[in-house]
Amino acid sequence: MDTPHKYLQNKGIAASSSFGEIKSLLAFAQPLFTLRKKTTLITDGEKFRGLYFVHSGLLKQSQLKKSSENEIITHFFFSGDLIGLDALCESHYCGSIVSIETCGLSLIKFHDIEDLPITKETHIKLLKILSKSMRTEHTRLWRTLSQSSDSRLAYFFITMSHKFSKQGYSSNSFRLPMSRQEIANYLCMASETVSRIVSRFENEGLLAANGHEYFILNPEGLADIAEKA
Amino acid sequence: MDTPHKYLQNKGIAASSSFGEIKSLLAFAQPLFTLRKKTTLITDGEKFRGLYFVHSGLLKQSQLKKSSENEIITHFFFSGDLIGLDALCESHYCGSIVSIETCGLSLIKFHDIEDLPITKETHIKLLKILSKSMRTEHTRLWRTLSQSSDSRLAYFFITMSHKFSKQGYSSNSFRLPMSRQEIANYLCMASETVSRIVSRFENEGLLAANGHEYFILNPEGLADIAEKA
DNA sequence: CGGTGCCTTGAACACAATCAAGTATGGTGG
DNA sequence: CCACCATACTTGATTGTGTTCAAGGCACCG
Repeated sequence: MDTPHKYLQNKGIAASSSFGEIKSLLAFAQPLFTLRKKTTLITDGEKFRGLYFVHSGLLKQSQLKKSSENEIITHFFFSGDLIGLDALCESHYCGSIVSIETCGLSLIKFHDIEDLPITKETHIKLLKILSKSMRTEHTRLWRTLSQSSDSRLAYFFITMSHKFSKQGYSSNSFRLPMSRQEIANYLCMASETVSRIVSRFENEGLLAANGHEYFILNPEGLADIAEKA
Repeated sequence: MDTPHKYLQNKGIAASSSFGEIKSLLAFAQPLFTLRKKTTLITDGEKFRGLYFVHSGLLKQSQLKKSSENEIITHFFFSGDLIGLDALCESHYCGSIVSIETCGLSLIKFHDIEDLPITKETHIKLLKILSKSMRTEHTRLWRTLSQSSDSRLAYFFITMSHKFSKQGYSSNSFRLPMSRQEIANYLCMASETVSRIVSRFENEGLLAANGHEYFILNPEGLADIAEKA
């Protein structure tokens, strides 16, 4: 299939990895460059030209919904993530990728994975990362599909918390550069719903939010909500 | 709404293929055996012992929801499908697999894909089937997530229609052995909703249903509903 | 100050789940 | 073959969650 004109056709597999896992790949990366906030890196259906490694910043991958200006955000790319893994086996990127804040990126340029003089081990590692990412994303979709809004949002905060924790930052106090609207689009709900639930979570003493700064006050409480419907 | 588990963790990637694609694998298949209807083939978490090829019949892969006897059906396996691809990279099956009607199956027995003396081409073909299945399933999840019940069900019938058509059967008249409840569980909705929508589709002249027999009367009309939100 | 964009909050609505009968259907034993 | 029961399906009424529509607040920036 060529271009995903049927807008739900190629969904953009969430594809992230840790720095350690792909350092052999990074040897082929071109120099770091800066992408200003709200700038398009990749437009939907563009020809594959390589993977991007995110050194810093945050980007979103999204699909436009037909018949509405609403977007579906299929993935956020944090620093340490690889962009474009979902296009590896295809010849085109899927979904547009836009920076949310200023980003530092480097391109690992190639048109076919065969072109890279990497070892078989790296190749396999890449496939495993891809496979794992697909599973992770699959799990996320199932959660989003079958849980209440409360659970989804609670799970979102827990996931973010884990993410920062794994990178050595505080797991209970972090900044999320994306807007409420973008969180909503990621979780398939209305931004008003996100607002309301965040307010409720605050009243219940689960977390505190100040603009884009979030403080998790009761991780166990959040986990409970994330696990129950 | 009730609760999915933490073992919504490994979701069972939908994994099907066409006969032609895997005939080299089938050389390793053990003799065909029969599984009576409503019989468990695989229980959740069981150790991987190989792939099953479905010669005839229909099976479902499902996860049990915590705190309710409701199941989430993650996949239907029709004749021609391979069961267990989602466990290939793991050591355990995920989700239980139960026959819906009497099935003819054969086991392609192995514990590790390396054990099979298959060619590299077959190996790659297998990976591609897996990758494609994951994508297909991913698309399905997105659709289920972001579309109305009407669209989901319309899309379901269209998918079934395509499936039968590809196998050389009529695309507009077919029998679906699964119950309304099972269709509902597959599409993440209540069985009453399935009933109501089928009735409505019948009133609108889109299809006719008689028990498990379905006749698609207006494919374009169904496609319209499937495509709009 | 007066924008503009983002967020919050309220009210009304809609869709689908749940609860509750009631109606076919199919299998079993007499 | 029929009577019976269990199960599946349909249909209606009610409820609840989350969306949509609408208005107001707050902060950042000229």
